[in-house]
Amino acid sequence: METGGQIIRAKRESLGLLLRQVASYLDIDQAILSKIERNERKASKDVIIKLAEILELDKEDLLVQFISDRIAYEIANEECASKVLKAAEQKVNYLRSNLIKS
Amino acid sequence: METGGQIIRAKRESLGLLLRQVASYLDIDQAILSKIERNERKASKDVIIKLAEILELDKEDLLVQFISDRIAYEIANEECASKVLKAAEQKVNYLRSNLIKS
DNA sequence: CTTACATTTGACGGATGTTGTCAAATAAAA
DNA sequence: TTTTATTTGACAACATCCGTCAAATGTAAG
Repeated sequence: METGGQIIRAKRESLGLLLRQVASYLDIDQAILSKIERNERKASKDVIIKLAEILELDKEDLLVQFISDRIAYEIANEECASKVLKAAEQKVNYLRSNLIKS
Repeated sequence: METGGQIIRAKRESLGLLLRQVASYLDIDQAILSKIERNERKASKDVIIKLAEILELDKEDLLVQFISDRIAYEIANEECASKVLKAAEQKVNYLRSNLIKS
């Protein structure tokens, strides 16, 4: 089970890119990228998209990785985490069916 | 599809309790409770537990309602919301299986 | 052992968000 | 109208997040 950070670090190293190079492309400080790779900082949506571009990864897959990391971390300590996710899915479907109407 | 706020408002009114009375029991300002009921403010875990007590609701169910509200709202605008929740469930299971070891 | 380079760490100030408190405004009921 | 319940918005205190930077650490080559 890999985190978004682990995925981009592995891919960056396999491409032989330095933190400095990728951070420059993303227009962020290399310290921030270092922390994103080690899950110490959150990556913005823009940064995730650009990361997918430069690292030749699927954008949606990478977004799913980072967002699910965040959610899993938020509720991991809840006894009822599984129930929460099931309820959240129903609510998302409900919200989305209403968005279509508006 | 009801939100946590809608649930507690309906139950409070069916019990004939005033915002002032419930807020006093919760030891919070009635303005805050008013906003919690209309989903304008987040309820802390402590407040949710006490709400379940005074309103005679199941604590875990109410927690699930409020937490899933928050998560659904967070990702409702994401195209990949459903994928995110599935990935999050796998990660939660993984995290919890590791918590047992430690 | 140095030197050079890559990464990590921690501190800092600024922006942003959350919190509780309060009083005025509004709604609702008597 | 008068009273009571609820809602709203402003406010400061407080925490949290962000990017920047320099120093510290790790690492690999000479």
